[in-house]
Amino acid sequence: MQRWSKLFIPTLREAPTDAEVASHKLLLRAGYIRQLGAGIYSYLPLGQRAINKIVAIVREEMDKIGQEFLLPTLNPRELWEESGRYEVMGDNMFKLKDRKGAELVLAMTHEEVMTSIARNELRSYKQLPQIWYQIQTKFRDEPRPKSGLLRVRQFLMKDAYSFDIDTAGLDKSYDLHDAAYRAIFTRCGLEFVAVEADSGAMGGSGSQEFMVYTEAGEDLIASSVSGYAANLEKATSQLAPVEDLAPTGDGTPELIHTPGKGAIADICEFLSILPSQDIKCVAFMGTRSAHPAGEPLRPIVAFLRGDHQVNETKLNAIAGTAELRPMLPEELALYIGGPAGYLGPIGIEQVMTNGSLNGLKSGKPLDKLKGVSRENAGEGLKTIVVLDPGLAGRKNLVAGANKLDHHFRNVTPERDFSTTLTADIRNVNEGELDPIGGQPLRLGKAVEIGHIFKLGTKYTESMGARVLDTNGKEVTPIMGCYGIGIERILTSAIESSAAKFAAAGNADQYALPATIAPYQVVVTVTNIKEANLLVEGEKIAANLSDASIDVLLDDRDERAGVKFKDAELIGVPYRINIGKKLAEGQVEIVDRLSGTTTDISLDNITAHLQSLLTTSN
RNA sequence: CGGGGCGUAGCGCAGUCUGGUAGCGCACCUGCUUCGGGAGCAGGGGGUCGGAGGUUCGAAUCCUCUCGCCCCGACCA
Repeated sequence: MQRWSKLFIPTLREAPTDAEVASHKLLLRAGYIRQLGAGIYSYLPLGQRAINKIVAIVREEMDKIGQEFLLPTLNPRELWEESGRYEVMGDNMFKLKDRKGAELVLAMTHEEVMTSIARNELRSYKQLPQIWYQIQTKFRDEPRPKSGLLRVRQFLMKDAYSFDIDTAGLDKSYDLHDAAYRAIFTRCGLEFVAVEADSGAMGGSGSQEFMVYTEAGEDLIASSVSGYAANLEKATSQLAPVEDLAPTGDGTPELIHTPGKGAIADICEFLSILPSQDIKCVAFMGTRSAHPAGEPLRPIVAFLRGDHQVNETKLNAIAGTAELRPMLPEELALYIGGPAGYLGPIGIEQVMTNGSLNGLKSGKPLDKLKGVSRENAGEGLKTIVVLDPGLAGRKNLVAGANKLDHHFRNVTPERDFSTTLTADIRNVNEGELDPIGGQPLRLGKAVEIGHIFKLGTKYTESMGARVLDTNGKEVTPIMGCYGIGIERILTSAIESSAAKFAAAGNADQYALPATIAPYQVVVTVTNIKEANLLVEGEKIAANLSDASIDVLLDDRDERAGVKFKDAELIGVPYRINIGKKLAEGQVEIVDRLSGTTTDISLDNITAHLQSLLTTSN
């Protein structure tokens, strides 16, 4: 049991103006944290207690599958040069020199250190598999720290690394982490989704991000109850069938006069058609990744359903480009042949072939690619034309005619125009059905709380870790890496809770799950000047404490209102009010998660609270 | 790194345009009253006005430089 009167819990009535997101404001107001610099925070006692509870849960679950290490943050520069990441990380890594002038870095993550231990110590398949983890401070010189504890330059991470003799072993280590992570986040009271992530160019065969929906998040994800979840850059959906228009005239493209109907909404109203029966044209100039100076911009034209939006990340991936900007009017005229508002697929000359596109994506120099130069123009390139699958197989669509104030009817893809390729380049929309279970998609911002990743041999290979297999042959162990952002568990719990309170009309309120709250219950003595209230409060708190419940006794000489507000501010999920009803042998138990208040007789308090704590976990 | 904003008491702010020697609310200390939803009254303590330089008889205020923080974007192993 701890007494509030003896503790340092500096709550604030108002949040500093610098705080924008809910968790940042509330963490400051509740006296959990204080800011020391951009992306640098001190944890005050309350914050440290919550962090410790989270760490304890993480440790307990991780100890079931692995072994805990503690690795140095101070790393020699050479170690990072061995893996090639000294260059790759660039300015994101803090760098310093010691008194002799030797160069050191502050570790952003620990693949290098773990791999160096592995290569020095692991010799045989008999020593595998290994799962090694640690819970430790990471340093990253973020270009823009923000949102309180959500993006910082120094933070706690649980990072784990697995070493296996083969991919079957890696699969098993990965699955163990998947299960452990689900157990950890569930115990922390988070509603999370596991998103299939891009395993990237590392040759990895699997990667999942664990996400919590919150407006403060930096990623956009789509998920459904059937278990489908994906980043918006990857998400797809089933499209409900669209009825095509009947052909007019002889069924071939028919030019119609549509003065002043450049916008999709206008043309749809004018012709009494649906946006899904119209072809939207979006035109970009793209630059390649590793863009050589002076390389010309690449024209990219996307066609998709009138009611769909382009996802530029998807389009970049398809086109082999890194950045897009809208085409200028003269570029529209050159590459498509029409004015904005009346752009369409018919009449585009110099469409790039799919084969050249592959060369482009693989990074071949332009002069090695066939058919990419536009001969007549002398400058500029063939146009990449991408058709979204939402238009594939459709017919009799309406499209711009590349002529001011004119459209075509009866436009049928592939029959009437050719494309470089057909590829998914659109954003999914809220409520569309997911591709695996056909359930409605939920779209929203989310924060990443964990990531598991089949890493492969990137580090064991480059840093020379080798073991002997059953045949006495030297092989390279296969690694997995697995991270959890400790503070993000706390912040996302607060964000989620605050959002629920806000939705119910209560601003600036939250309650933490009992498993990670700094205390499980606050015993509020409404008036310590009434001796019997204080005595009974102390007794109740002692009993709860004896029952292994983490209890904070509010024995301060403050008015009841102040104590209620403070107890709510610090996010403790349960409160016991010792007040007037004591005369009738009763106290109130306030359950902030459910918003209910119950009168309980003195001899039932501990049992009642225990049942609340059990069911809420 | 590009764009925008802000630095005045622990927190929230006014004062800056138009120079005259710093103020309000909350918090804090003392006393009295009050005592179940951030109390009332009275008295009190606390500020190199982010920093440096300059203009001026005089600078929180005007000028120059600089540091820091926040937001949007870029970036994010």
